[in-house]
Amino acid sequence: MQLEKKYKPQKVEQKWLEAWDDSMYYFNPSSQDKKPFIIDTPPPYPTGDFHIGNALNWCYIDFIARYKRMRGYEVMFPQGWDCHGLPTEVKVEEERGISRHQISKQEFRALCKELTTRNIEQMKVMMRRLGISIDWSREYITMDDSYRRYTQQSFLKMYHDGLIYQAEHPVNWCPRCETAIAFAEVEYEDRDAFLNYLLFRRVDKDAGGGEYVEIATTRPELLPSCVAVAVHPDDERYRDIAGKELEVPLFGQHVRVYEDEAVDPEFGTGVVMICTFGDRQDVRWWKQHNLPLRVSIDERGRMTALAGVYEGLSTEECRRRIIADMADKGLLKKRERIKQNVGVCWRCKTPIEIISTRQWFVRVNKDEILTAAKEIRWYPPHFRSRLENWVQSMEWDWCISRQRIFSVPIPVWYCKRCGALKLASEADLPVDPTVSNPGSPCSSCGSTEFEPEEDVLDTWMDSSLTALWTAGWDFRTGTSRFGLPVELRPQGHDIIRTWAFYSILRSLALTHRIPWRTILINGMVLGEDGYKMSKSRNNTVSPEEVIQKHGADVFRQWAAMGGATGSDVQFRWKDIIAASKFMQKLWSILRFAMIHLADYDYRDYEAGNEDEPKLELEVVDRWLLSKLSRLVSSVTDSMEHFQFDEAMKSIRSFAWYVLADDYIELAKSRLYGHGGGEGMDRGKESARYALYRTLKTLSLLLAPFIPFFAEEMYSYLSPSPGYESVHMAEWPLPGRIDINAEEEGDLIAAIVRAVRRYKSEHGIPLNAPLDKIIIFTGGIRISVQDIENATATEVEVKGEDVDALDSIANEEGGVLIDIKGRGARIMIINRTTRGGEGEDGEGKR
RNA sequence: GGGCCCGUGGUCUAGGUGGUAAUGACGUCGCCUUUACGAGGCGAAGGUCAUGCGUUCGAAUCGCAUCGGGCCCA
Repeated sequence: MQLEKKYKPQKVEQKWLEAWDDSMYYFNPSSQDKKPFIIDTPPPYPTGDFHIGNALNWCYIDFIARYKRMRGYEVMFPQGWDCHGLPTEVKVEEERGISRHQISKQEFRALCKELTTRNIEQMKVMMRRLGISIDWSREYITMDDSYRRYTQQSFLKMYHDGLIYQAEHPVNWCPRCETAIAFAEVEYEDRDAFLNYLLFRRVDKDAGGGEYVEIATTRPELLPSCVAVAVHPDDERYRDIAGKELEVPLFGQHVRVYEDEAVDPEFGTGVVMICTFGDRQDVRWWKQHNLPLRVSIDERGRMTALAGVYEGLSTEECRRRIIADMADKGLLKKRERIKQNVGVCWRCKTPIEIISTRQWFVRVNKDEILTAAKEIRWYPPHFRSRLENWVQSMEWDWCISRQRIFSVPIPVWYCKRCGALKLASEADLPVDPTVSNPGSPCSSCGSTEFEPEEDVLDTWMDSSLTALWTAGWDFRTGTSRFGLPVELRPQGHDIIRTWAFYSILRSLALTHRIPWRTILINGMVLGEDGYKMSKSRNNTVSPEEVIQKHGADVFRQWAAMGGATGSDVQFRWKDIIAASKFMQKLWSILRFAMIHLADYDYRDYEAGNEDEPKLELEVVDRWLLSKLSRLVSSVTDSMEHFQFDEAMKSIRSFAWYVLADDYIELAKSRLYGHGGGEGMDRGKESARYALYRTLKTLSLLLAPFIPFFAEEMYSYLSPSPGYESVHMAEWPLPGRIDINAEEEGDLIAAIVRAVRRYKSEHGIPLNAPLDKIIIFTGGIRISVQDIENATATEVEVKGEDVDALDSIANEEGGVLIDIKGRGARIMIINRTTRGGEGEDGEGKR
């Protein structure tokens, strides 16, 4: 058999994409003898773009899934899609050139669904092309009725358990999106702002000191909302005004001066005004001092009636006008330019407001979550503290209601007559209360007239259920079909505070169990310039681009080798090229092997059955097999610890250095059958056996990483009619370690390398024969045949007498070389092409 | 301001529970058209493991401090 010279990834990958059947990866729930291994696969947001970061993450998952299957686990690798949410709404508005208010909610949702379906199909193409072994029979889509039903069920359950409640409370609010958002949806940005020094008149003028108190603020438009003023208790400057009252300029309300440790005396004048609400600190103070609520900004970011003459203005316009008016009245002392860190909506970057409205909340039990986080194994471990810090910094409960459209409706109505809350009955789920009515009258007053809850749920309410959904958790029976906790949650570190956090919270709330035993965090992909990939930086690379040029296996190899699992990976084309070179190297190895193994009939010589003749293997062959055993052990160990880079590196260095550089050169001549004779036949058979076993094992070890190539390789080595995929095969077990063969083989390899170096240093072609090589082995028994073959030179072993070697060297003009670390020396006799003296490198005497 | 991670040859990176001469890739240089591979082969050069102090018989590895970078959060 003669393979093509060049490896053609597109041809091979296309072939197997067509040949493989999805059912290979189907989870079999009735499998008796196999342990389940269930993966809580991330459901990506269907943007239509399966980007390189996704691809990295899915490669990791696939390495594990394929490896575990080969290890004999019944692996479930489902795929979900997290459909709901704002980005799709915005995209639909953009695409159609409409606003969501212009058409009915039903129509708008239909458009969102349509876009999402298209995007999902687009992303699936890339996932398949990458060779990700997803179980497509277990696909779930959060906008489907079945999943919406599940989400609403979970809502009802938590409501009944008192874990969900409605309350009037300040929430983060995006005035542009006109919805409440969770802390997790707030980002922070540095912006330029003016710090305005305003004068507040003292109400108790007789108390001494000046008439006015100077207060610095970046948000003068909140003056109508000012409910108090605070100073630091140790601040000597303001001793006399503590507990007294000030009059708010322009608006005239009298506010008390509180003393509070949280005031920063260094900022501004050391006096801070407390408004409802400027920031989170205001909320804290408001609660702590039981202050009144003065709402001056409405849900669309406009000033309310409380702002008097400023009513109806935007916050920015109001700010300008108030400053102008303050200046006119001589109450504006000065303005300073400062950098300010403002909270903005993650989606539209509009500065958020904190507005008190009636919303739905999920109770957050911090201690329970912190305890659970400790029960979960984190890879790498330090990411657990990310979650812990986040949990500790949460100040109020999780706001789960959104004033949006494309999401799961909150399954609730209110009685028109008595106002009582009416929950949907479980049998009717999924429901949209804006479309249908509850099946029964109001339980308080018997009325059948209802007002629907218009709010929908935060999308994290859907996606935080993926582990339970995957495990087949039943809310009614409190049991799971496939076992909870599931085995593995793979995800990025960017969503620890959201997806990981909410998943743990809800699993505990709904099942009293942790969602998964292990969480594996993958890094982000950085651009070639070392920065996070982003369109504005113009440093993005798509997986398509890599695959088109080099194939999916190369991309996957890059993913494995990019760096330690969990750390960010810098994308570099050089690494892609390096990976594709390795593919060619493997192909060349296979090509060489197939010249000698095409008709090979495998017999397990090492097992030594009665039926099989026991063949004594040559030293170099035993050396190779022993090294192979070590490789299997180390790769297995690396896989168990998710160290894909380590695994792939050891495979690579074995294939390249041990197998290709050393072994093939040593065994080549035996394989070609040079010399003939009976001994030669045995040598050839021994080499064929070792080569075959090594390649077959290599194809198994490579299968999780480069599934296409591994399949191609495996198919040549098992050309039986009932061919079964390498991905259905068993993971190899390490064979025996043969210390003696290793020692001797290492020495042989080192000798060959020394001879090569000698030739290289003297400008002698590698295949040119030298006159003679004499070896002093230092006691190790050594066979010379393979060395002769690999060096094209006659070899003689002068067993024990080192002095004899010296005298021969003098006599014959030989060059002596120490074989580093092996206590052996060789002498090279080469009269014809000897190089200059004193330039032979450190080994020369 | 707080938390976490990191700083290893020109570039990127492994190692990190302390122990002989620190891993690999890319790049560089020299040689070789050897029947598996010229997008190759063989060989070579190149590192005060950020800086300082400390623990130790011994530190890239542990501790402290400083400088620099990144991420998350306030």
